[in-house]
Amino acid sequence: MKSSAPTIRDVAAAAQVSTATVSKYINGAQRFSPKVEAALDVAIANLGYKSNPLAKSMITGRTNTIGLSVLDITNPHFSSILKGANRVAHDHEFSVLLVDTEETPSRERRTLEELSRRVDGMIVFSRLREKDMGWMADIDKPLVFFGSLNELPIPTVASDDHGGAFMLAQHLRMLGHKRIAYLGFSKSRRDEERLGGIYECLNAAGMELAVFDGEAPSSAEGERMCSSIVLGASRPDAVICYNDLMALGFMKEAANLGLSIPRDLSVVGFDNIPYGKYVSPALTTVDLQSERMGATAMTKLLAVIRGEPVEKLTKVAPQLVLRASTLARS
Amino acid sequence: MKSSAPTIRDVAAAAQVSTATVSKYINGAQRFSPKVEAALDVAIANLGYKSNPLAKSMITGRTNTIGLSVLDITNPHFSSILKGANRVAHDHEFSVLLVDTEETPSRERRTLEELSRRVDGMIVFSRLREKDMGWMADIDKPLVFFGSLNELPIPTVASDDHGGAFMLAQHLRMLGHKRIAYLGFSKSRRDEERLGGIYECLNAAGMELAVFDGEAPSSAEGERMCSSIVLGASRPDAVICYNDLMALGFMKEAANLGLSIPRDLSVVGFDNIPYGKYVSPALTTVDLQSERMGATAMTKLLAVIRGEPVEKLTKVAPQLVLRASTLARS
DNA sequence: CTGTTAGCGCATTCAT
DNA sequence: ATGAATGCGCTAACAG
Repeated sequence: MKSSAPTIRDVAAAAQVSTATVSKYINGAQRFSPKVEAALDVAIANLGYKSNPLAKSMITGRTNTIGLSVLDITNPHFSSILKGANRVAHDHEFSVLLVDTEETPSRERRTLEELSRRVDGMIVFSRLREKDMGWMADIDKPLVFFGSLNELPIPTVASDDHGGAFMLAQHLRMLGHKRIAYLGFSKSRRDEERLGGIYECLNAAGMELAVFDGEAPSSAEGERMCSSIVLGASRPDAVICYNDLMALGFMKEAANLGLSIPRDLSVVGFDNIPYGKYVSPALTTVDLQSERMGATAMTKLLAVIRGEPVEKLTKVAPQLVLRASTLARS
Repeated sequence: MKSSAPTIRDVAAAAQVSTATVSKYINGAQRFSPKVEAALDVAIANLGYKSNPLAKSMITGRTNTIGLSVLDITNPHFSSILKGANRVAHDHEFSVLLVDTEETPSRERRTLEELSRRVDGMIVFSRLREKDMGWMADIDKPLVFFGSLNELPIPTVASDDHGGAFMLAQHLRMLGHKRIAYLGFSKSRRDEERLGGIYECLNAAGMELAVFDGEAPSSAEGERMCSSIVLGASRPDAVICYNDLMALGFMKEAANLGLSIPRDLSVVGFDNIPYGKYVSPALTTVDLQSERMGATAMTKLLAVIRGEPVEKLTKVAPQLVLRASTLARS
């Protein structure tokens, strides 16, 4: 009785063949004579042989693992991305090694550089500005990035944040809102895109925008910022939040402060997380197709790994989801 | 200029030492004369040498990676568990390889057996019954399981579902509810524990319990089941849902059906997901301490890996979170 | 079809 | 304090 796990050599000995034969057989790289294959089957079954993936990876250089780096896995936007990415990976016999950077850009570089040695490719969501990301292009592994990139030669998957924001602003404008505010999160690279979309719409109509900046893209921050927005000298009649999480917190606190949404104030967000549907009033938002983005990114990355050509930028179209948190002004 | 990544041999050559010296130095296994160490530092910096983790893992047998298997990563309960587990892992320089079984027990075995070869240990959340889990104990890797186990010699981390359920039932009883219903999810191993806790409380008070069984632990299923519960011949005055997700769906549909919560009906759930706080009325629930459970499980697993003795069962105490979805009956 | 040989990059005796 | 030699488990030519 061997103490440690059986190796390819044990199988070879038991089946009276060479290790090369065993290797080729278990990898389906080649067919053999019936008697050899039968002997192999028996030996493998008897010994309970399982290929050692580490040894295999070392030699082939492939780990069948994809690294996925997100900013906060408890944010439903990211869990959905992970869901989509994981599903595609699983369908192709790949595993996902998760990295949660917890909104801490400082450690991203070291983490990802280390990660890159253990995976066949990476999908990255980052708070870094493009100019601080040069090292990413130097990582010698296929990479797909979430968000658009101007210079860096890295394939990306991006939602149309500008367009989505435009839709939201347009929707509010058509509903007759006059004083629109934006509760943003300037640390995010997407914040300016959203801001740009809103401005494009409002400027065309000669409308102003009151801009507030949050410290975190969270519901707690939405709550915290609420009073300074709605209790100011000129209360907005609509607030666009950086994301649904902030919108949820904002709405709750607004209600606390005695405001009725959407009567006193319309509120909208981004992402279409599943929970915007269960609050009252239900949250109008822009569906950024998180799960699909995750799946798309993984599909794209696997293509890169296979050496297939891919588009530099894949855009995923957002979709306005109309719910009760917006109401026409008289 | 070398084409592929520098190896320990390149460093050895550049620093005029042996590979053994390099290996010992980079692993801090031994100190060397100042000139040697200096030469090594220079060579490593010049070449940009990085240790190949795969080769290292193959030889040491350690990957510094932990496998975490959950049922559905988009369920906030599980993202929180992942959050906690990941944080502890990260603090100890471990990575997390995620498996999302998507509520499909059939593929669990193969997935986990494969996973076990790539990691130093695993943390598993499973829908399998203990009698179908024997193979888990045979996996030759440290393992921590979520939920309690009677026979299997696997260390576990469990919430006190029975106790939590008792608290919920007791709370409703003290509020004066007379007709309590349970919207469960019998596929889960925790369902019977929760049911048991409820029964223990209600039986002592001579009260009945109307039991309904959902097909999935999701908000959509909560919505779907709602009408058959509240539009029956005898409408309950309180509903305990298997988890917060179901409760959220249930509450929404109940409102659709014209019922006012908590006036017509109290509703409670399990988990204390962050979103129960933002619905109206806010959801009374039992906080199962998801994030802490994840952290606890990871801490425990790392202890097992280090060869330290651990308790077989670690219980995490639940906590009732009182919110507006429950109201005293007159 | 099947076997021989030669490493992959590294850690680990066991010498010196 | 340092190095030579060995092998982890496997795949990849190349030979026959």
